[in-house]
Amino acid sequence: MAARNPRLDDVAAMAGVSAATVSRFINSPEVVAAATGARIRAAIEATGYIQNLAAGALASSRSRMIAALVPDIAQSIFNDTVEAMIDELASDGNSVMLALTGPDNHRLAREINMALARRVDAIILTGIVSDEGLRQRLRSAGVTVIETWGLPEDPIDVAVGFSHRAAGEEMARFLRQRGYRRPHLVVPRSTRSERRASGFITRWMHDGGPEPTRLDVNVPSHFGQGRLSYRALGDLAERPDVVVCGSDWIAQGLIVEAQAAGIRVPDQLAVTGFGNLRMAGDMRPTITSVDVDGARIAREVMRVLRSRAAGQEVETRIDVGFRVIARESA
Amino acid sequence: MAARNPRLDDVAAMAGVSAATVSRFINSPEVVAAATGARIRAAIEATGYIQNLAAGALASSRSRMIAALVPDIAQSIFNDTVEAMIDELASDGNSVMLALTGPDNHRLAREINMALARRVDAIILTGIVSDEGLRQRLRSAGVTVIETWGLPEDPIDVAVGFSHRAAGEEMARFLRQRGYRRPHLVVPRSTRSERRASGFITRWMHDGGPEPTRLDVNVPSHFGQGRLSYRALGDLAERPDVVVCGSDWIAQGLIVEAQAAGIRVPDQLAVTGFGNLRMAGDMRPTITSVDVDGARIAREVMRVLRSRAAGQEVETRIDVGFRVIARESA
DNA sequence: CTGAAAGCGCTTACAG
DNA sequence: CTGAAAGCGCTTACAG
Repeated sequence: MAARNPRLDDVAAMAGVSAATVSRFINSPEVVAAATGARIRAAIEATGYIQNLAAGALASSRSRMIAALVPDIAQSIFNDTVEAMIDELASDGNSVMLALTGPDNHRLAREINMALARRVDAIILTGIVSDEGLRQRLRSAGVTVIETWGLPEDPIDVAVGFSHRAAGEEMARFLRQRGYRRPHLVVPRSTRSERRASGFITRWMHDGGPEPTRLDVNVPSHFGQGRLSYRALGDLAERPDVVVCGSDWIAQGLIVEAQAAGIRVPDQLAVTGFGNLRMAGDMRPTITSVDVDGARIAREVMRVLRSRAAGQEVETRIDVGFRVIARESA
Repeated sequence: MAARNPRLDDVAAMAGVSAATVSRFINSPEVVAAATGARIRAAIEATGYIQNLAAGALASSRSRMIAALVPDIAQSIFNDTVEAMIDELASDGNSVMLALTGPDNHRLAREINMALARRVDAIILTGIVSDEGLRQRLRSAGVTVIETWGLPEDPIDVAVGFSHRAAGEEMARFLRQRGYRRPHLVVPRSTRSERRASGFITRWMHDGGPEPTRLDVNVPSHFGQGRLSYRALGDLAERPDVVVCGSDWIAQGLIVEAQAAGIRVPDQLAVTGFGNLRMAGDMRPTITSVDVDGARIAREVMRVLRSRAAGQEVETRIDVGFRVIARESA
């Protein structure tokens, strides 16, 4: 508060060099002579200089900031991916601006504008951008835009994810193979869950199964919804033999409620989740789920970012796949 | 990509005013004449102008960026608070830089330096800064620093939280009153959990109880640890009648494992958690926990930020308290 | 390997 | 209510 913060000039004066050289030393130490570097280092130490990245960003038009836009973090299935991304980005010297777009993405436009105004180097999306105007705005903004988790036909820029439809289909195949007959779907109201449900239903009926019953639930999905979803089973004309849940949280809550009602899982009722959260492997019974390699998504995102920074071409659709993890619950 | 982005100048030229006036219109529309404002608005529209907040930050030395430093987000007890904070901050036009400091806070120094280099308007901490050098660095940096969740005697700047020791004491009082005799503590290896444990033990023994047994577990704590913690009970000389868990996740895992072993909760073994996550009220049995009003913390943080921005004095220690929530599990 | 100088795109007293 | 001008603190061709 007292005196103003030291600037590059102050360091330069003390080290007996120009500001340009101090700047070079900070950003690419290898280009300045060792002896000069040592003097500069000492001057930085002595003055307590802290570089001003805001000024640097303006001068270089590279902010070293990445915006990550997610629907929520409270109980989000994306958290592992976001955490891995923030970790990787930080180790590259980038900062992450985290913005929450809300369950129905109603703040998406606002947060995209904010990210653009901050001149971030890249925008990473986990929600789906369905608004064509927004997609266009992002395309023409000249920033790297990475859509994750989903894998649209025509990405805004780059997409890293997997086909939700295929994941739904695969689960249908898996359950049919295990001999289940009457699946019931608990579907969070999000575009991606809807795609998985749709893939499941198409495949299931194509293979000769009866049309699955379904219950739609609000997002973000959580444990309590699983309990409610179990109770709602009582309203069905026929009891399902397996409940396909749109998230592991829902599956866990449903299992707990079933057990409290004296129902054995999976003997009397099988359950599957989605996301393969750590908890899924720890639950009693362990939960059959669909694994998405969040860390891999984070790594691929980093690869894209680095390639772009190096001016290289990048693929525009990167499929990281998914895997059904068979466990005890189904 | 094609032509350069439009600048304030371009808008000004088109609207037939100076750049200063456009700047004023954007930042405080009420000071420019209505007719002028309308022309400017049209010009912004026509040029597709997006203000450059990085340049604005440099010129005004106000970044409108807040750094939030948390240990992790994957399964963090802070998530609700962080989410509430990000929501409130965004609606004030601020952006949030989220940094992860790691379980043992080993990246804290790096992330503090990064935040300082970005010239954020405030740094919000959820981890405890024990390093005296870092505390000093933060004090002299001239930014608003808000420590949350804890309530240190001598805050770096401002603290919004509650006494963890008092929370531990309160839980001891609560359980004694309920007639429990042999508590066992499951303690995450974090400064704050340790304080709660210490408060519990002191109070419990002061009231004439036997020294509680304890198990220390790594952070971040999660469901699986609860299961392991249950199994570790077998190693104790005497079986506890209540397990006091350092987080709701641990409590949930412990309950599930106990039930799978045929133990009834709370009849044969009582369990308490901490944090009062939404799930705690939904679990079977519902989990007795300690509620911390994360949304309130977020609001108080905002209040401090706004007061500071307005140049007003602020309290340096804001106690938001906590409440033991008695439910079925203990 | 290093320096002088222009420029990044805004904001803000100051003056009118 | 509006404008001219200085300045925020860096980076980066350009030149040597």
